[in-house]
Amino acid sequence: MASNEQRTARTRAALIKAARAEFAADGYADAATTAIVTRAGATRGAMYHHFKDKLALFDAVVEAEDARLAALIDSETVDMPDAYKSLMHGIGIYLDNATSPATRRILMLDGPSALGWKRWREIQSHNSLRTLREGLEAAQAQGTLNKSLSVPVAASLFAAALDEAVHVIAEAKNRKAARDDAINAAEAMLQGMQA
Amino acid sequence: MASNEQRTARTRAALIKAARAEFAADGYADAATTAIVTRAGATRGAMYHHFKDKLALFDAVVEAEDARLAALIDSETVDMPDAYKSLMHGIGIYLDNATSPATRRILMLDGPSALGWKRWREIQSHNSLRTLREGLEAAQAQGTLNKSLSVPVAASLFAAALDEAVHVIAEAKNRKAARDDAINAAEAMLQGMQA
DNA sequence: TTGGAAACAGACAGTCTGTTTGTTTTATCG
DNA sequence: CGATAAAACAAACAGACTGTCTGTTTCCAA
Repeated sequence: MASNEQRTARTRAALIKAARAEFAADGYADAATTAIVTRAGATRGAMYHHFKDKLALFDAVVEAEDARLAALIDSETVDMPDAYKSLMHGIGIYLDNATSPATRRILMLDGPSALGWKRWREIQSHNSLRTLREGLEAAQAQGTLNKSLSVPVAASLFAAALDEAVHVIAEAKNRKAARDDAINAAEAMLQGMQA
Repeated sequence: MASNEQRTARTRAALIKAARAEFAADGYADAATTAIVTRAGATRGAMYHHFKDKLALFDAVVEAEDARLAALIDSETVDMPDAYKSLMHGIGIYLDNATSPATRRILMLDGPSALGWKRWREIQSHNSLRTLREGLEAAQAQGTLNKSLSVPVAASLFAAALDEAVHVIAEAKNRKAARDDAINAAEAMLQGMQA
């Protein structure tokens, strides 16, 4: 009926989707593989056939989640010629779309802890962090960023500040006010990095 | 022989010290309570008498670790009248003393994931983050920090950037160069927040 | 000194992960 | 087309770990 390729694609997708929900609800450590496969309509046997272990499944979830954010930012800033404006716009997109409990829990809390900082940064480096790095590179090319700064390092530090902003906003009583405060602080930091 | 108070203090201290070592070596999730109590020369029964569960023990370890860093920063910046210089000095102290594998793993990777961002920030808010917040408040009072910025928010974002800097430095091939890059980026961010 | 509480010790039940063995479905080749 | 191999899936199993529960020892207060 269905080719092996199709079967694999379907099963993997179902597992990743179900895993995302369970990891978001209970956190990586407390999400049981039985709950994941039940939600996916699969079995633990199938899961361990497609993924080396629970961590490999989590890795795939993190990658998908960060790719989603990166694609969103890319699509929203694709035709903005002004690097600085594009950066600030991308930052707003990020803050507004990473604040969901699922994204916070999976990408920012459990990601570094479960995968290790190195692997976690590697994933981001191809996705959401890449968009920021490219933005800073463009700004440097346009002369609106200090040439003596190391862009990879500055991007990493700034990205961490944005992740923190996501937490601050998400936990704030007044989200709008917190968002304004965070944007102000982030923009101040960015201006400090200007030439 | 020993009073209950003394017994409790000794046992708790031994457990926290041993737990720090095991949590640092294997991470929170993979550190077995049996290994912790064995290292501490105690039993699981004693551990569960003094701590509600494994997480409560981890909470105590995180608190002790962050208090250690805060005390160090306080002692090194206590008699510096210039707020800005004091801030930069404190940042250097932090970067040089949080880079150890144990501190990185416990405080920065497993802390937020295991305790939750809220509780984790609460602990830091009384310790290492407090030193930074006080530094920024002093700078604002001396007029070297933009009055329109929310100090708590700015402190949080900047602290996250510093934590990221710790990871970047720790994983870099050339630590000295990475430290310079990080300090440059951090100082640029700080200058952007000046009035 | 004696009853009670705090500190400690060890056994036990329940849960979860990763492996292993077995079955079904798809692919390949004569 | 038929048979054999390989991939996909299923379920049972062993090992490990956490939190609880029961029992024992040490300290404190009356």
